[in-house]
Amino acid sequence: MENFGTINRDSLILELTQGRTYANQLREELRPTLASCVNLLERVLSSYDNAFALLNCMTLLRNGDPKTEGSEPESKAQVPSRNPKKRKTMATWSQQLRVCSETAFEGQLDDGYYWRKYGQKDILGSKHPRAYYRCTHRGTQGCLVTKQVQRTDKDPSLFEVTYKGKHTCIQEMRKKKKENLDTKKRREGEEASERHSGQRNLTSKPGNQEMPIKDLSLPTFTSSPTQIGFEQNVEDSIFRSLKTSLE
DNA sequence: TATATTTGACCACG
DNA sequence: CGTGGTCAAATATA
Repeated sequence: MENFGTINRDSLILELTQGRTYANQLREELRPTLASCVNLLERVLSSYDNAFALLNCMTLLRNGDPKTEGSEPESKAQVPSRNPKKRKTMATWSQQLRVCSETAFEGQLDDGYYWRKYGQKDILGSKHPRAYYRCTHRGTQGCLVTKQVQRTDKDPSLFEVTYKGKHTCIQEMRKKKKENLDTKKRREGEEASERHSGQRNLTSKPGNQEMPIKDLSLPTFTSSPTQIGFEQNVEDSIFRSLKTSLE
């Protein structure tokens, strides 16, 4: 946390806010004429959104404040009857991450940690399923963090990410896999008809094709190649300093 | 072979 | 009893 103590958070927010505002204005200017620029701007705006989300996350982590908007505080000290490892009083908080609709590469949802998906549920009243992830190092290091990811109803490019607990593990540095655009593009092209674009590892089981579009399944976050370098680097660096400063 | 995801079953809680 | 969260076998991927 000392790392960030040297940074004036308010100034950072101010700069980010300004940048985002300008980008918004520019987008509206360009929208009628230059679609490609708008697309690029969408990415820029995503970066701002994510930066704010990360900042938020950082603050919560530093303060150890499990404040959540909307969801209930986990203060009901209930004793787990079956599994002592869950339902502990764990800090939970959520953040929203925007992913550009057309370029919804999973890299943009990557938060720098290794996650393992262990479930997915359709949620009553929600159009999109909720995906459940736990830290990859649960078994080896006993790291109990989990997170849930769900696509927002109104804005399909917006994901709600809810974290439970804090990482107690040591995560090795992410290595940027160099999955080239061509591979990805090609795969998207092949699967574009049935499945949405931008997902890795959409396994096409033989008996799985039946459902045309139940929903876009959620991204897998586990080792995510970085598609958009300049954006991801920001997130990564923030999270790295986050990690080093918190642990 | 090892590791990750998918998916229906299972279970606790309200 | 319905719903959300987790488990675990089957399956996919590297």
